[in-house]
Amino acid sequence: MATESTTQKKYRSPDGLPTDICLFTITTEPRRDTKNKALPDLTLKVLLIQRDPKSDRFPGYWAFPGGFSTEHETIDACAERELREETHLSPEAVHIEQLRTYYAPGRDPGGWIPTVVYYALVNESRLSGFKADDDAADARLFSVEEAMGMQLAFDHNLILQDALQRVQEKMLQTNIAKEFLPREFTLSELLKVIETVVPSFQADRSNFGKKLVSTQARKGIIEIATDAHGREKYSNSTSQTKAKLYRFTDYVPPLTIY
Amino acid sequence: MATESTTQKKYRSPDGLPTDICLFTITTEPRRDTKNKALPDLTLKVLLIQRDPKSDRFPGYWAFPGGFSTEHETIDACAERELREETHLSPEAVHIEQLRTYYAPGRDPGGWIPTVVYYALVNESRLSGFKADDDAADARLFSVEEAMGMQLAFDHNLILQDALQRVQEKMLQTNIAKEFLPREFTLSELLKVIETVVPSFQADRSNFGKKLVSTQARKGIIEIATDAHGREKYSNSTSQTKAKLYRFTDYVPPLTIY
DNA sequence: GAAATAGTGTCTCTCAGACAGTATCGA
DNA sequence: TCGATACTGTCTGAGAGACACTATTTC
Repeated sequence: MATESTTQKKYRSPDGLPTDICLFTITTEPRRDTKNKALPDLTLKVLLIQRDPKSDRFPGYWAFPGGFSTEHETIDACAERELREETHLSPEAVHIEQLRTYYAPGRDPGGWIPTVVYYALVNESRLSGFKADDDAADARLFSVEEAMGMQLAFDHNLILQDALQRVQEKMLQTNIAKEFLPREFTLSELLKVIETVVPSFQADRSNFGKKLVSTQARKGIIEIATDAHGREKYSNSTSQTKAKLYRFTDYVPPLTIY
Repeated sequence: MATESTTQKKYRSPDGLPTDICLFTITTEPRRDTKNKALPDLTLKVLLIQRDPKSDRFPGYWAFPGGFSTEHETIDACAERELREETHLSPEAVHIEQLRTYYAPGRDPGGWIPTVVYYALVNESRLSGFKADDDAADARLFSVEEAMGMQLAFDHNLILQDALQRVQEKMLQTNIAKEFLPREFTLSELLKVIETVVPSFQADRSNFGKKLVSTQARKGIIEIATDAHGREKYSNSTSQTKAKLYRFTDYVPPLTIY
């Protein structure tokens, strides 16, 4: 590239460089199999937008939100801008990270259009405004399971797979679970979130608590929530029994196979 | 994007979409502090190319190899092609993965030119041909330490930092150490490679062996190398004592903080 | 014999995972 | 009282990390 790039004009250029955003959230639904106070059912969902039925490319198909980047913004800023435009969410409320860039001949019949894909995680509660606004519109949350069974526009099925896999990895290896939880949460809520994103993750609830709170290697990932007077805080909103509240710290332990 | 992309023509397009490749290798040098047979000194190196002194952008600066992608290849294929062109390495001999895409206004004075960056890992022995070819040319291996102290072209200092961090993560969490080792290696060699890439990783050699070979969670990452008759293989090329040879399997244990 | 590495053995403290059992509170 | 969750306790086998020790080969 060192030399070629000075003579760039002889190269054709892409017809645009959009960002697409794979936004995940977890929705809660009261359990239907019991009338007692109980942990709600959680579902991992992904935001899709229905394309214009009059479009010449994938009309009426569902696709990730996104849009073209410009010369005057960083590629990250473009993704944040698109996210804001589609969901009215401020970037501080959302965890957004670049996944990777996709291009293969023919991925977009409209021409040479790669896409820089981001994944975003957001708490259901922050989406409430958006949902009210656009309830009848062309934007909807689908369960990931359902979305994977649909035929999405472009190569978005492949992208969804990759994004899900990345989120599952990150869920187990970092503290991004906090993006799906209130600032203070119970251990059962945390465990439910993890299991919702990574169904294969199974843990004994009582050992889970001990491990996370008192184990040498993990100590400090979460801490007990306290009020202004230093007293421990409790919640009984998701169970009949009051449960200790915890919050995440910034500490993430190093992981190694060696 | 769903609707906008049908009207793409009103958007300006990037002036090109190159890939850049951050290629790492580990070079070995016999130790100078001893005359006995001993483990060689290892250094993590990165391949840089000196830009044309007559270029109008960063003339004479050192930069990652790379080049413009075309409409008719996947973005991964472009990276592999560039790697091959610059190093005469076949893609099978190299581990190459996409890092991420960079763009910020002004990153390339030549216009709106984002870059899709890949990192690559290759065994020193595979590079020997390349080194003979281009010894006096504008391509050189620099120690990562040295490269980080240089002023590189474009935003390549930032990219190098990100790439190094990614490689360090992957070194500890996956079996990419195998890219820097012969197919069969001793435990001391493996440990040396890990320490070279991640200097903060320190392990007791004798516990390291036990852990990796016999521990439940790690069993199966490496296996004892055997010859055609099923006999264990030994090497004494890096020490006076003969040492058991091992090889990596495809197994990588799952990692989680929970 | 000294240097350099390979590999074994041992000891202690910690931990993972299984499971039993008690507590709390609402319907 | 039953249902659902919270939390504590106990037990066992496995593991991590420190360190001493022996073996092997070359200079």
